[in-house]
Amino acid sequence: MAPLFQRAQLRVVFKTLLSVYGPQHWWPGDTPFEVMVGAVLTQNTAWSNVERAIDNLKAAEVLSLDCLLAIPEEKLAQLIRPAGYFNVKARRLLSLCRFIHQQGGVGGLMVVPTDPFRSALLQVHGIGPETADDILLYAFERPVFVVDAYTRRLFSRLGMISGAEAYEDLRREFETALDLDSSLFNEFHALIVRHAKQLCARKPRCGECPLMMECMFVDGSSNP
DNA sequence: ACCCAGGGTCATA
DNA sequence: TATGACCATGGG
Repeated sequence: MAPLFQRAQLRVVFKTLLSVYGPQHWWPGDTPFEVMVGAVLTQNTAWSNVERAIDNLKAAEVLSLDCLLAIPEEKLAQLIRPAGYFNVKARRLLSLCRFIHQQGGVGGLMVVPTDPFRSALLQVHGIGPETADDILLYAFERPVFVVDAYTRRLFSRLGMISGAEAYEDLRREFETALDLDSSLFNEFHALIVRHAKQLCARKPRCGECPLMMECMFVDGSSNP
């Protein structure tokens, strides 16, 4: 299949966002395990809510693999309540913890090659493609491009994608168009989120947008 | 008082 | 395969 866009277009977008916003130092988390937990908690949820949940887990001194495996699901659900969908996410977190345990802990996962690692993550209840890629990129520094709702909105407005492509198709497009570099993917995704929140929001502020010259979207059009 | 947020699962056609 | 209901809190 022909590529959706050229490397040059994508590099212009990255360089522009980086020069405007600067490095994002993104996805704080003291440990890979904490990043994995955050990846589940932030599903369809604002990060500010996730922070409260993480703080609760830390205050209760249960933010570790062994502790989470030991506490009852109901108790975990109450602790992560501020993150929303707390019953659903408690179950998902425990599924993830059981998986990590099976694999010999976080240290055991470190040595698993990216491809089988990703396939295994997708088998875990509650881990879909984006959460899997968040984990691979931000907890394990694997060169995987994360495609989220912000990515679809930004690049469909730019006119570089339709927005309706399947997740895997988009991920391949971005990974093919860029060098397989985890630092680059980390920074790029962070910048996309920053820009999509600040300017390319649901209700966009095109007047202030540094990408106006590259963009097909016009204020008031019927684009998503 | 809405509207929205860094998804994923499950049931249905 | 595709679409829709459902899950829930907190900030603007």
